[in-house]
Amino acid sequence: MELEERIARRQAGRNGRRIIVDREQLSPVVHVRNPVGRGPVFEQLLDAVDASFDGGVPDDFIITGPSGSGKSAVITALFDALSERLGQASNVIGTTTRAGSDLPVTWFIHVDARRVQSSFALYRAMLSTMTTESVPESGIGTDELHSRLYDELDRPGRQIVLAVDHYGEPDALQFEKVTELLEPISESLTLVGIGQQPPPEWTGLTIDVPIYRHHEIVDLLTERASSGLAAGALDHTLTRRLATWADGNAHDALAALFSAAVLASNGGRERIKPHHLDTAMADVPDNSVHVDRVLALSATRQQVLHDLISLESVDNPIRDVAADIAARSSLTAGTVKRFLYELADLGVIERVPLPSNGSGRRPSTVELRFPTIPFLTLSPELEWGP
DNA sequence: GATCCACGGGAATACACGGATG
DNA sequence: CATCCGTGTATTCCCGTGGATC
Repeated sequence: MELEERIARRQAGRNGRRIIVDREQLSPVVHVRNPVGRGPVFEQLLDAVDASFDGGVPDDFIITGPSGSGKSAVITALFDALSERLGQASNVIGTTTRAGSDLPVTWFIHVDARRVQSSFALYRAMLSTMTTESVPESGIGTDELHSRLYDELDRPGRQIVLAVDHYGEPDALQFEKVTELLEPISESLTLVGIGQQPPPEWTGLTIDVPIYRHHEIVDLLTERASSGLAAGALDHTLTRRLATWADGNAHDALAALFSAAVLASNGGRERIKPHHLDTAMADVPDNSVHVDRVLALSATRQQVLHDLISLESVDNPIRDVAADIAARSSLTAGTVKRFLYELADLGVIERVPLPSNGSGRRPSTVELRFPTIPFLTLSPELEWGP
């Protein structure tokens, strides 16, 4: 960050009396350019893609690590940097080449398996990165997209390093599926999988990202707070408390920091108070689902979750919960009920058995498995009042 | 007109319980 | 006593439809 920018932010923080200066810098679903404390991992990653520096095709490899260890942050930062150095951008700048020229190119493409779930979507995502012209969202067949992809690659010196992020999650595109879909171009392709576990029967290179240590989480929080919050809004004691609570999980730490800032802001405060932090941490469940997974759901599912959060009555059977939600939306109770089962299947909410109510199969209710404050704040559908 | 894919209703199936049956 | 059966409910699965895009 430039010095002028830092000064401007501090000034804004004072003048506007706003605690949140830059929401993007604070958001748990946004990755910053330089992840803290990941030097050794970057070295391993650079070794793995070393062949690219000579115009070669590196072997496939995968990146594993527990939730909140910064896998996505690392790959995002790496690919951004590599694209600038070796990717199309640097080759095109300063030349008058148009798309379709024969210059050697290595594309570093990052696809999010949470949002890219079909073969059509995969080809489209890849082509969108590779070409300057826009790629149709529909109206053409999957085969057509596939041959366009093939054509782009079918020139000397052209190759792709494709990162498939979050491949192991339910409802996400599977790594094996990507391998299968891209088999015809595997000669020019390096696949990089990012997930919590290696794909079944994986024997290739695996780079493991360890969880953050306590002081790294402190650094990470301090860094985010310094660029996202007004000066002095978060004191160091609270930062340390938050880091201890997060126990190495950067997602949980950032989700709670974000929530605490939102609460303080909504309360008209200029500093985060201990009770803001308490509420924020309580809003993040144990083994929380990543907020971004929830934000990747379709609009109707998110709407149902909005309504579910706003229901006061808890511990009602799913049938009743569905009826309550249906009453405030245009969906029928049957459909809402199906959505709830579906969301439970994805792990976004959890079914909890209820005591038997007489005859028939035992009912269950549902509990939220993700931080609601970041979801309500970041979901495009609705605004969250103070 | 072709294509993708989200939507949404409802059919099919699984399960829990109590009472009947041998 | 063990097993079967009927009933009511919970849960899963399927597939036609239509909006959006080209």
